[in-house]
Amino acid sequence: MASNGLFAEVAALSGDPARAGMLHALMDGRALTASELARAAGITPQTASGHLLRMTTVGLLSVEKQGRHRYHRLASPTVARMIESIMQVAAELAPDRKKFTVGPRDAALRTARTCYDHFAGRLGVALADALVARGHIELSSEVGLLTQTGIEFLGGVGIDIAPMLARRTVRSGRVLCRACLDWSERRLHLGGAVGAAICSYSFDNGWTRRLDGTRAVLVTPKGNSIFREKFGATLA
Amino acid sequence: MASNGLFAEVAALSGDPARAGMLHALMDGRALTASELARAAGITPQTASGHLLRMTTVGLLSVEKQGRHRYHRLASPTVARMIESIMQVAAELAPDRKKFTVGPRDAALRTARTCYDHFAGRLGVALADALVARGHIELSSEVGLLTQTGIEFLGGVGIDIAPMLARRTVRSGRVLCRACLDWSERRLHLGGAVGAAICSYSFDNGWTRRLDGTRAVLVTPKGNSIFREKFGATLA
DNA sequence: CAAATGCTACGGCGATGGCCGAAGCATTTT
DNA sequence: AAAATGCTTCGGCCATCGCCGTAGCATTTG
Repeated sequence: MASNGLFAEVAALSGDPARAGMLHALMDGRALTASELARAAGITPQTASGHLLRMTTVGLLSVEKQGRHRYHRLASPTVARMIESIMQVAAELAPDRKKFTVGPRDAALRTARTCYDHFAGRLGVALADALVARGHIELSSEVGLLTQTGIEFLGGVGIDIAPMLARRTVRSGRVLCRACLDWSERRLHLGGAVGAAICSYSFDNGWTRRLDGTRAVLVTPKGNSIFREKFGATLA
Repeated sequence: MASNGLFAEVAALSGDPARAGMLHALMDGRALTASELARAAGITPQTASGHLLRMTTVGLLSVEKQGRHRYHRLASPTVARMIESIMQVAAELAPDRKKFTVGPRDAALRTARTCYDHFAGRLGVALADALVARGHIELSSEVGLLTQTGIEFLGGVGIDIAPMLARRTVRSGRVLCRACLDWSERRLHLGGAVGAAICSYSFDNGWTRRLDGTRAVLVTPKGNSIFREKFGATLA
């Protein structure tokens, strides 16, 4: 197993507090500038630059320069899943820090945010719950199924899952998706290709918007009524 | 997110070359002594002892003392999945090290071994392929489904999946399981509860045996014929 | 009981690496 | 052209940590 060295390198790269903060900040799937990541990690831009260089050369991050900015993002969904699985272990090992002392800024995050490429927070959980309640999705601890009625339902609201059929994640009329357990709600929400499709469609059609530069997500009035009336999701 | 510190600690713990070697050695699901782990990591027992202490106090490993030995194992399936996901990233980032220069020792591992709690190597892939070919299992990139005929088939060979029904990993007559991509074959094999059930049943009924102290698995003649005739799996 | 085995605490060495200040390059703005 | 902004490189400081040799405790074996 020659890849053992790479394993250690990847894990060590994720294991530094500053870099971990950056990866965590990137977990909403957006691309952030070096300065933003430096601020997120609580270090100076010089130090951040070094970290970013290392993570990009190894391949954890990908860069895209745009003017005098350099936008960094997670290199692949595989990396996102790895971070998620480390978070999972950390959550499991955490004694019982149920009390997340959250400020007003965090309140917005708990309401609705993105988790790499899908919705998390109360919005994500509410949508997942509603889809499960109506029999459109069947969720287990690690994985989900989009039922036949679910396929039809999503098609009815305009979300076409045909591309997923093409990518062969479909078997016998069902689409497989992923369940994602997040730190704030401790509840399952909808990830995978289906979750990503719902998320991107919501942004494209004005159901949701980004809040300025944060990873928090705002549900527009239009989206609110659609989520409530069509999906049957109550956002509390 | 107060658990950010724990995240970094967990990742850093996995990121040291010596500790990574130990974790890798424990990925077959067995419990190993401190000396064995020291040898696996290529370090002295004193150094290994320190590493093991750190990993157990944080909670990555669990210990069980037995006589003058101390047996260490991965603390939970969550930890195993985390390691697997890091391996996944490492494999994705590996340039194209297709040529695993393997010795005779590794050849046995490539033939059949355990991957935490299920079969991997050519045996694992062959079983998964056979089950898929006969419509007993439907595998996608991340996840698998045990079909109704699959449930009946496994019941026919003596493997009862009733306990999984109780644990609510079942929906509408199907059992969800996990697809696992391993480093040697680069092919999907069967993990999750179903894979674990097949694996443990095989050991209990003499279809497979451990090779002395290695993680390699030997398929007995009895197991060979059962795998070939009942499962339809060709072990090449 | 003595010897051997498995494992663990202690102490010191050495290297790795994270951090920032200062300086430099590239791009945008005025 | 000059100033401002974003980012990077360089150099040096410092803490952390992996490593092993020595020594010590617990258990098993002779």
